[in-house]
Amino acid sequence: MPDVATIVAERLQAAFDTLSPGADPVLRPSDRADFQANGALALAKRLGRTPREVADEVVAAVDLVGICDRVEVSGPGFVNLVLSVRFIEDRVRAMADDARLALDRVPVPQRVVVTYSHPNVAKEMHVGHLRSTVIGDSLCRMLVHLGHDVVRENHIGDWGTPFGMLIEHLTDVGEEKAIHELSVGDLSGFYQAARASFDSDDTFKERSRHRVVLLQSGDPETLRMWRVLVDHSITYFDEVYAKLGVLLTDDDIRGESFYNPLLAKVVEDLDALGLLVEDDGARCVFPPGFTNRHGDPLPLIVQKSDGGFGYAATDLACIRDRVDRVGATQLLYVVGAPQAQHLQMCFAVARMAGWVPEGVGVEHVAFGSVLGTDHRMLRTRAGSSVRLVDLLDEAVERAAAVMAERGRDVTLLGGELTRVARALGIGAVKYSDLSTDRLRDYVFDWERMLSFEGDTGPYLQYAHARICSIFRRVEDATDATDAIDATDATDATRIALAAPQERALGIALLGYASAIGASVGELSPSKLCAYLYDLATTFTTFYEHCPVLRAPDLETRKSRLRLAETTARVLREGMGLLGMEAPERM
RNA sequence: GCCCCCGUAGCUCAGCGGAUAGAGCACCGGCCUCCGGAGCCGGUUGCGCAGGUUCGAGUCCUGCCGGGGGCGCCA
Repeated sequence: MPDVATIVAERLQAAFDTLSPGADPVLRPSDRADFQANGALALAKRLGRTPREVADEVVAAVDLVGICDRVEVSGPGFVNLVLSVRFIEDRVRAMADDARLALDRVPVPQRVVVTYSHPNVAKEMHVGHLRSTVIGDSLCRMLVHLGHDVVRENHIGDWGTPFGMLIEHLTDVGEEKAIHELSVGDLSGFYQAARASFDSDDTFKERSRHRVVLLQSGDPETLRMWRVLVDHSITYFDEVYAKLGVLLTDDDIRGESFYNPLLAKVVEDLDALGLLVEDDGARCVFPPGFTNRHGDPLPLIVQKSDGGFGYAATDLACIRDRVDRVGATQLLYVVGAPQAQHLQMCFAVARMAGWVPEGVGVEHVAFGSVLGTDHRMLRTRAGSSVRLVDLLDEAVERAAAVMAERGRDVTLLGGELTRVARALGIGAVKYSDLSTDRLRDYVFDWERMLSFEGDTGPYLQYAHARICSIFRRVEDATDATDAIDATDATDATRIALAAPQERALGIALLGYASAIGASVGELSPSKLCAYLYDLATTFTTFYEHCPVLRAPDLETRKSRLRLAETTARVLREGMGLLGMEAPERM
């Protein structure tokens, strides 16, 4: 079912075509009508006529019978459009009747590979991994919901020179102790200890270097120990993912080691294509358009002078493999903004090599840093990076404290209280991350994100829970005057949008599809956040002015229950697409 | 030095080339015996600077200022 904006746009397009084929109607939401079409102004200039004249002709030509009540020219040549209430009612009704809330699947699904999270083996997950994980996960959920074929990829750092020292450290402390350290999640301790030995002990350093060679050459015992490190780290990652509530599973892991066997061929083929240049002993590709500090061409180093492969080689192998073997038609890299240049160079080289054909999209879904309230990179008091688990645990603790403040700890039973605190805390963290435009750095502020007031996760969850409470009242009604049949909410009545607040809510509901469309189109969950917040506040206004259970007559009550129910469904589904839970009580 | 991102109200953020630049928080004044105050009404303050393109610029272009990041063998 096409959404309202699309329908109106099509009709306007037809009208504009009669004046000048292909002219853009420039349809926009308006604060003085439901929509406004601004296209007449630009078109008038091209036709050498006055904007009002052109706008008048558009109004005369456009067919919006049954869709708009008023179509009129205003100001210098804007066409203001006011939807007919009956039309809104019908569309809302159709939405309410539809299991998918009138959200169409895409006609041509893409196979989208989404690369996100990518923690490093034997290293702590920290706030830096938060945004990638949360944003990537939400994008996956939305893409899946629209019917795309999504392949999640967790490109963990499980290969390379650090593993020499990590494995040697493993042999030093003994496997049993090492496994214990890794399993209690003291990854940073393990890594730092290895690092310390490496920096201070030349013998250890030499052993580490030798160990890297053994690892690269496939020595079975070395590989076995490597596997120990990787497996226990993955177990730890899974714990974090479980706390965070994301879709990633072990099946999604495609570590750097996975691409290792493909690296030689990457270099070989680049060479065969004549793209490889040897520079200072390193084998590089110089994609056009990239320069260094002296204005000289910037190399993408695929093979280092010591013969080892650079990470560019892995990234190229990955792109190639995803396209060739996985059949990706779109690749999304949810990676921090600082890596923009590196990724652009990889993409450019992959295109040069013909590994990314026309029609296959490769995109860097970049994001800014997480800042503390002091506007500096978020760090602990001691100055180290914040462990992700600590941050998540604190979120849940703080949410529980907020619940206690509100006295909910006496209303909800222990188990439910715990579940709600988790949903609230994690939801608050996710929402504060997702609701800011990706590219901006954003300020991490506990007070703000956990507030029930303003543009926060808890606000949305609370809005949803309160709507649910209306329906609990419906079911529990014992008072004869208050009693409403439970089927009232879902039986087939007309939706009536008589009050302005009802009409506004109807319009807001109908904006769901285009909000999802914008969010996916721009790969920005923040668009969906903004929509859901607007829907929640619009519902609040409606709820304030339009009694639901105490509506004046049965038809109105049914209609309003239907509106409430549909709002709750959109909120629930929308939060779900952001990776947030929507408890029915809190 | 070069490249990228960011600069909108006291604070956190929206603004897809179009009408008087919007929210939330905070602050001030009033209101509500309301289905769980996610309350309601009103008020105060803003596009870093300077040019340019355009009928029209917060939005596009150029330069500058300020903040962050990146710039060949770490990933």
